[in-house]
Amino acid sequence: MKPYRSHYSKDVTTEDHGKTITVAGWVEDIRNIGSIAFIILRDKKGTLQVTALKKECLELFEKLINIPRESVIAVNGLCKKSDKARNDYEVIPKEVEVLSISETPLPLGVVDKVESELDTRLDNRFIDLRKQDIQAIFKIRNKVIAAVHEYLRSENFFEVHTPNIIASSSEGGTEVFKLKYFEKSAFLAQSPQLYKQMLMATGLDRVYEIAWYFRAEEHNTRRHLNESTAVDLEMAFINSEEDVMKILEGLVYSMWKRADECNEELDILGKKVVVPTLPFKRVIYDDVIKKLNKKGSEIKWGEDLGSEEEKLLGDIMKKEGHDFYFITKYPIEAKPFYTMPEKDKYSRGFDLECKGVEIASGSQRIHNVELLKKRINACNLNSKDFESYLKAFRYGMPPHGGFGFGIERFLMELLDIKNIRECILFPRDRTRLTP
RNA sequence: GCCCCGGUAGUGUAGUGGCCGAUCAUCCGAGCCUGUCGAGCUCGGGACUCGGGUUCAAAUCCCGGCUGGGGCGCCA
Repeated sequence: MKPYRSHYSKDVTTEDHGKTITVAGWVEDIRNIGSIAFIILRDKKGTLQVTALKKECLELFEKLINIPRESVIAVNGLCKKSDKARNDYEVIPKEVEVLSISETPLPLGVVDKVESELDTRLDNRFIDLRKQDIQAIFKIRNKVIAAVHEYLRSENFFEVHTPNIIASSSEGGTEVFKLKYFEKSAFLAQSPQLYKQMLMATGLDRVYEIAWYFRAEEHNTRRHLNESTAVDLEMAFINSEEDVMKILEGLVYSMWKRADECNEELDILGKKVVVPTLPFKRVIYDDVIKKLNKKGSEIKWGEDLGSEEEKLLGDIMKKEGHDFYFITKYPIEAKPFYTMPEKDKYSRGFDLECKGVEIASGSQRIHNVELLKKRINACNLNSKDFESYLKAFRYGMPPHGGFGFGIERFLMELLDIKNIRECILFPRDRTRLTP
């Protein structure tokens, strides 16, 4: 039988009725009624029905009803109009080729009437991903990432790929994975931060990367991964962090908007997307502390927000009509060394929050090498570890800034998903290293 | 790193000391059935995380291992 597929399930039109077609996919279910059997075949776009009659061809009938579920088959047959079948047609088989027989029982049911636990599902992720609702998450992810490329390219950003194996130690703030690099030791990059900044010294001006973050923190929560992805961006010749925030909110808006256009996937998930309105509210850190103290929080000036404070602030802002808001003008001590200070104790760092969860974090950066060294030392880091990075600041570095925007965190908020592991194909967490 | 909780057929569960040679559903297998689409019906199959201990008696209580989940910190 060649080729294995002339049509996907959902691509058959009324024009194909009465014609011979070839379909291929996974056997989702077999309903054998006795002299007639219905085989539900699943492909990338949906499901279709193959209807086999015992009296038409006993051999073909027996072959079909004895195929284990989730086997892969190709069926050549008549595309017959039917108002009793899904998609208004059914395939009356002439020829059936079994391409792969599934073992039984399945480690995880695709359409069983019992739910499985996340751990079982992740152990058998390739089967889990056969479910249309699980696929819908990644179909939306795919479309939203396409929107990222379109938006940023339209804003004259240049896509780059920076190393994940790096020599210099941490930027600070998190644990990093250590690994052997021949006779040297190396680390997995916690983010492309230092590299995208170095690229600001090249004249490329605006760069972005769909980046991997590797974090060696031993956290065990629903919203942390040890390997995650982000939209990481850096732009030169900015006047202030406000220029960066404008790009970020434009990006977030176009991602939400694109997600809202994924009607089929959203229907499958039973979710609605609320596209935010621009511009997002800006709240300065000082006001955030005042708001929180007013509501009874004990947080003191200078402290970073804990998850409890973030949630409380989310509620306060919700009441004021804001799902999305920037927290700006953070105290310099709450931000990493490369953040541009402002006045004596503030910084040009900001976070973007969505309903009480931090989804992006950015700032104007320091572009003066002496100030940068001072800040590295003030953060108890050794400027010797950053020599190749600092070198890029010595021969002409324009003012610049950028942000990192976590893709899985974004999907959690977008689709109201409770566990971040649902948002990445093969999650790496504290204990999971396979598959 | 700190703290809390769990582990019963392939999957998901009921079972808090004897009524458990373990419940129900799903699943798998055999059979019946010409319009199923959560198909239906009959029959059958399959499990107490591991190692110690307490007890006349342990799935159930205690200790340890393994393993999973969640919270905090940190962050995306």
